[in-house]
Amino acid sequence: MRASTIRLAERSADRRRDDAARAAWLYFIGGRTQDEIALQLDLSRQAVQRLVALAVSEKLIKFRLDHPIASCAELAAALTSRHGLEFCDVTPSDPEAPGSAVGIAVATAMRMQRLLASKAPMVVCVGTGRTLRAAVEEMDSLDRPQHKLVSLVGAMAAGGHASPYDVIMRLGDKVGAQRYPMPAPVLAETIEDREGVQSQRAYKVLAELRDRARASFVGISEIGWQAPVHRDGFMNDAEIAALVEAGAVGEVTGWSFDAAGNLVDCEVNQRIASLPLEAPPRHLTVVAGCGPKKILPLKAALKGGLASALITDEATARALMGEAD
Amino acid sequence: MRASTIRLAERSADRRRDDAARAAWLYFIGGRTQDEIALQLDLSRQAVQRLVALAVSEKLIKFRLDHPIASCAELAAALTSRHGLEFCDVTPSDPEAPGSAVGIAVATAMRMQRLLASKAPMVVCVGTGRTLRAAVEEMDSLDRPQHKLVSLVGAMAAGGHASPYDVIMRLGDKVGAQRYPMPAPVLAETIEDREGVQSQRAYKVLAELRDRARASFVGISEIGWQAPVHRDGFMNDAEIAALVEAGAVGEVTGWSFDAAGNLVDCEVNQRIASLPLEAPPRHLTVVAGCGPKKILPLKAALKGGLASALITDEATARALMGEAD
DNA sequence: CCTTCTTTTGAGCAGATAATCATCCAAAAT
DNA sequence: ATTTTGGATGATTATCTGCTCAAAAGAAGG
Repeated sequence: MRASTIRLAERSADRRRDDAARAAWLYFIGGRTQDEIALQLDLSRQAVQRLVALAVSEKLIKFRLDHPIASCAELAAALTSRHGLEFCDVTPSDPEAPGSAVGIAVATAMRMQRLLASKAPMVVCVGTGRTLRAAVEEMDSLDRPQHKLVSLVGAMAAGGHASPYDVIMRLGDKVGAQRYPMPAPVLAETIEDREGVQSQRAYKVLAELRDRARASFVGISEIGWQAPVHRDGFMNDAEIAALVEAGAVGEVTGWSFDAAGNLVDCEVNQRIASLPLEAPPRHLTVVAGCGPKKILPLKAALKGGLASALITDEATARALMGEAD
Repeated sequence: MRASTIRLAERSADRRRDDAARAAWLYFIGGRTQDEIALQLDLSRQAVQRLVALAVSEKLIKFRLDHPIASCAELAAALTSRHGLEFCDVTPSDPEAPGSAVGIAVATAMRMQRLLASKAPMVVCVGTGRTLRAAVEEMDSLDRPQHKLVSLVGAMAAGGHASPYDVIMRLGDKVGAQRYPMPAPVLAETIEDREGVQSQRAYKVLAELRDRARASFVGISEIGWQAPVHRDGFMNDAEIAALVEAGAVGEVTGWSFDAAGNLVDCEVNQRIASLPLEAPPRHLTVVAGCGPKKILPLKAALKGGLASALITDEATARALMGEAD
């Protein structure tokens, strides 16, 4: 009985999503009003409104902007040439929500999409974080079992629980690709622990795959209290304090660097179990991030040549170019 | 003064589109209300509403559905296996507008997009018609000067005026690809005229390019009064009459075929200047069409093996599968 | 410089959409 | 069988959006 009940619940959820997709299609693509759709689907008007809202919140329906906004394009070109990037995408900012990642999530999704849609087998590395997680949500589904997705960083906190922002599994689901998660915490308890993790067979496989990767997508964060690595429990107060003390301003895949973009010389950094940070990177390395808190980290990462491509928003881009406003 | 006025007008139009894109971004992707956007952009609320409407009508902002609606997926699978297709896309129907091509235009655009986004140089052939024209509008801009787009059919009516549904030039603009339009009318005045056209150097280039094409995208139409070929002036009353007399039910790139999908034996068909129709096609040939009037033509084309892929809507797909409703 | 025609603008309003709330239903737990 | 709980539903209300129209601004021509 148990199994059949579950299946029933699943089917009803599927059916609901189906209706939601249909309603959203008629609403956004067909351009009909919710009243008309209600009539056609034989539902109440507010049921349709709920379905449309569901479709939007579940990302069944997606919005894409295809127009280079002049000021964004200018900033992108300036950043590209100043830092020798392969590309730079700048999306408009939402002044009301300066840290909001929806914009760059869409842009990052488009870049991932374009890369992963290719049928030639490839290896792509990914980091973790809210931004990448949001980007994956924005992607269309694909079916590319020939691709390999490699995690650059462990998703486990010291306690052993997985981060809810686990990117690789979700991305694997989306594109139907093979997944190589890292069987390790972000930060090992001791240097010996880290060495132990890194001598494992599974870890070496990741390192080898990374050597022939086509691209990496990573997030970026500040280092400090309230920083994601701290809030999510990957690092404790003492570790943050040690890093700040050593001059850390930002972090990519767990590796902390100073304002010049050089890895900080600190015991904590020697316990990071992530794959080594390459500067300059040997393959396309896309850093995505925006918001006031990420300006310093981004500046440092660009200075240190940690990124070969950048996705950010207008306000952050302006700050990176050192403009007053 | 003249030039500067024009430049000024252009710049103001550009600026307007820029604002429209920004407003639409904040509205759809940022999820803000028009009031809030008005405040941020320092415009009146209705100015924002106009910008958003402009962005939608100019397709600066695009809607995509990423969810396989069960009944559509079923129909697609059934059609694929019954007719040995490479793929079949079925979009939901809008019962209020049975002939509306917006749905299949979006689906066709996605297929074109996916194909043309590839960087490996390729040749892609295209037909003409409202459906393809709408599909091109739905595409994102690309920059692929390495691709070659080849017209399968002339865009000129007998009178010499170009059809407003000229697909190849628009598609060329969208993807930044090389264009090979056909320097000929759809229908030559006489068989000798047709032979003359076909002996031209330019025509032979098209034929050679087609031999190594990766794919073709074509529309489909019925044959009769009010049929597009008639309404657009490509064929006159007498020609339509002769084709109907000979059993023609539909037309692809100008070539008329009967209910079994075989080219009709008729003098008119011998004056068609389009590249020859291949059955079965030697490369991926995507036929896009929907609506009550296209059911018979589609049935015939599928029966005759003229298509290797199909893009249609739910109602039409149902009819093609011979279901009552 | 004025006139005329066209385009753009914002006010007002009708209609459409979103949020709230009380109610109901069905599945799970007792 | 009864209770509990979570979610779905439709009525109601509040808010937002799209349309119309009159006025203003701007371009074109005299």
